Amino acid sequence: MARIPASERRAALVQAALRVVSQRGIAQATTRAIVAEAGMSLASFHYAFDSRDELIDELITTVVAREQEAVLPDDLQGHDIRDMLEAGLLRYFDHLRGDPEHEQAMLELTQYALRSPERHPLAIAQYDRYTELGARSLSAAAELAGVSWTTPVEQVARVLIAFTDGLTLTWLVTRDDDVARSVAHAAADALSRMAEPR
Amino acid sequence: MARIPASERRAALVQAALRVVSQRGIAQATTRAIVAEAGMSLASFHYAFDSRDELIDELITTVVAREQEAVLPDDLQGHDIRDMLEAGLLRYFDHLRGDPEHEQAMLELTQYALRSPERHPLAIAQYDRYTELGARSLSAAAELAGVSWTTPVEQVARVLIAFTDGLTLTWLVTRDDDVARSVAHAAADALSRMAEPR
DNA sequence: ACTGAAGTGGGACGATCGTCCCAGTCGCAT
DNA sequence: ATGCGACTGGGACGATCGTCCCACTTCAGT
Repeated sequence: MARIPASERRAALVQAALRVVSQRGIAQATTRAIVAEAGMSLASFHYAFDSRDELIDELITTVVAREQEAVLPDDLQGHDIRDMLEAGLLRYFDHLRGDPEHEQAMLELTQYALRSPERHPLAIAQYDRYTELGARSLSAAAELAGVSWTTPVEQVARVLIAFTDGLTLTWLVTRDDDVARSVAHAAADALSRMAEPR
Repeated sequence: MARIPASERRAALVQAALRVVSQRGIAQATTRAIVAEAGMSLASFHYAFDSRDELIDELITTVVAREQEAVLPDDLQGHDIRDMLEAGLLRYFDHLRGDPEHEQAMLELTQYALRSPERHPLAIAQYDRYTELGARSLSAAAELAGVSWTTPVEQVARVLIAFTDGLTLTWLVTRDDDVARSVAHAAADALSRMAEPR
């Protein structure tokens, strides 16, 4: 094994852990499975991290931080705010269909964090990040459509996140594209009514 | 330990397993934790069940089957279909607030079933059951409000389930009642537009 | 070239997991 | 009452888990 500084090893292990969680679930993301995925030895793991928990914490933190606007539209399209929202939701749905395992992994990490009091803040931060990204998109869309939100945009964003969560969970189980599109349509409908012409 | 026929022991173990999953998560629902919760010995477990997997499968199946209309309104209230839907969603929210661990357990069981191909059908069945219950409520509400669904009621029900899932997940993380109520309001808004006067 | 720190490898530890075995005990049909 | 099948208890099995230890190798600074 080549010699790699511990900092780089940490990043490589986090990436390997994400792949393992995506493919096999967090329950199967053992230290041995992760180092096998990363092509390292067990000792390298505990040289870079004090414990498996420390890696999982970093996994949640960094992966959410890097979630970026990958999910969000860079060019908003549509005639009015409703169309824009639906287009954005459908774009998210395409992202979901393209990499279902990744979103499933995100869901599992959230639930995992929810299970221990000291990790709960990580789940909160995860949702704050989602809300921030959502609010940014909602603001941009309102700007382009010439409307303003009648409810604080953070609140609208939280509703948006709830809708995308529901879409994700339902589709992951049923794999029913038509239902997912109906959800996107209905969600865009509801959200657009939280805005009014400027 | 009193002598109990295996069939009753199965039911008792399933109930104990549900409590353990609710309180500590499915990862902690080991055979030993379950029998401790049930006040039995390990041997009793494997006398009633061939394996832990068999119990988990039965847990998913029976708990979902018994989910009943506990969640759903027995008396629909509201002036129009929109009000009825919002009242129903708020009623579900009350149920969620009253027993968050139960809904969290349901979510975990779904995700657990999603992780192995042979268990995926259980998750599908779980959602079919939800859809059935939702469709029944939606039909009753439409009847009372004198409207009819412009989309097949099963499809509307699937959207409803997605919305409640999103509400559940978001609230479990943030515990923000206001956001949950906003979600209920917006969801009722969107769903009501899938109906038209008769 | 020498040295000390950084990084690596493999084997081992104790804990806990699901499962199994078997001697023992209870209750019911006869 | 007695025999037999249903049920129980406790201890044990091998597998796998997270973590640790220690001898070893490589590299940077001198």
